[in-house]
Amino acid sequence: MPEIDVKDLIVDSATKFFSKYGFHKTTMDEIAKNIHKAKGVIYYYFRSKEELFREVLKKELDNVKTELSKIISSNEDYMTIIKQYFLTRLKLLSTAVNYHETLKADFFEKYNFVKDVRDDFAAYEYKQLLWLFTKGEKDGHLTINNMKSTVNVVMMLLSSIEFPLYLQNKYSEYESTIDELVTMITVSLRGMQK
Amino acid sequence: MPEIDVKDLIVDSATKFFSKYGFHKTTMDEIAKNIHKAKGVIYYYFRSKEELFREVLKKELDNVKTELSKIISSNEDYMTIIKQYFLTRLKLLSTAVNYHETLKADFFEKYNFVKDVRDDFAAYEYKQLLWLFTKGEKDGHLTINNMKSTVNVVMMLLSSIEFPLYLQNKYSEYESTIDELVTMITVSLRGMQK
DNA sequence: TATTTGACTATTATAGTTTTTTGGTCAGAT
DNA sequence: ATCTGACCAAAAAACTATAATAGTCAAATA
Repeated sequence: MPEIDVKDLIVDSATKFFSKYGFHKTTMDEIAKNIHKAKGVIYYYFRSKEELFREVLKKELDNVKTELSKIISSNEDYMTIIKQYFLTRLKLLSTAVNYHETLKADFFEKYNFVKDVRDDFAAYEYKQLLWLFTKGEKDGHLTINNMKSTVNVVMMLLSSIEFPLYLQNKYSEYESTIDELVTMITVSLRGMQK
Repeated sequence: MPEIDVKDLIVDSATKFFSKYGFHKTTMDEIAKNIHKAKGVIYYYFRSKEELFREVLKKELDNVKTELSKIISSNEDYMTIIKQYFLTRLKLLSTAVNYHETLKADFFEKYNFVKDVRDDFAAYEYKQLLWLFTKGEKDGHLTINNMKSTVNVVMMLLSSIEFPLYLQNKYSEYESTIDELVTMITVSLRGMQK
């Protein structure tokens, strides 16, 4: 019975290398060597390199989910929460480099093995936004006529700006514009009507 | 003294092949052969393959500019014009495949030789939106506190959704969502205030 | 029993070489 | 002024040889 879980050690080591060199340039051997183990032991805990990468990505996104959930359940006033949600969402994902890699991969090979993890994050976000907007309308902060399509639009928007922000590294360049954008979104949520 | 301008013939032929096969897979020889000319003649009218491609791209974008200008100067009511501008902008560019190629290239080599053409289009759009929004505010249709940053946000938005729409071919999938998005933008332009 | 090792293999990626294609030139023809 | 096609240097593609790596597994360890 080991003191520290070897599986965690592996994931940490993998995170280090995947983050620095990416999926393809990282070798299973260096991940193992880094924690003074033989390569074989990784396969005792993970079926494949792809599954290991998926685990790393999952942790990355789970971290974002955790932070976003904190914001949503905080007791700030409603409009602050909703603004903070967007800003934090964009900021935290800007450091999720393995997530960026899967985004970039959409243009070439496609990392199909991470589809479920990404779908899970999208499902999480859909749920949160749906709840947030529904609450906002009930409490009179927002005016939304079609709830589901509004959530879809916002999600399309969020995923669209990921390309310039994360793949073209315009996050810092756009930082002030992001703030404007978020303001714009909240304004339109507040004022939407037939 | 030729009946039809050979330069135009070349551009048309080039458009045909660039649109079908892209910049790299198109050869100067097939462009020339297609109009029963020798390759050399292209170099009488154009300095290089890159310049020829730039011409093709320019025509593609000039066409969009023309259509957008028509909309702006039409005598529909203001909110119709502004909605129509966005929808048409996104729709027309969805068929501009050579433009798509330059977008995609941003992730690899970069087609630096088309920078000026793209900058020109961006400058055109900035000018149009600035004029449109300024007019909209003067006539009481819009409420905008920072004109320039509003134009910048809208432009960031437009260029961001180009990635999923044109590079991941989600235009048809997103068509209804685009409509919602445009509505959302107009709502926020109408209702923006400190 | 649960975990770890490292030699082993089949596959894939990389480096190096040769061959082919292609962008661009130009002297001469129309 | 416009066009041709042979020509060249450079780049791309095809091909081969070599090295690196993902994944396996029988045996060792604890």
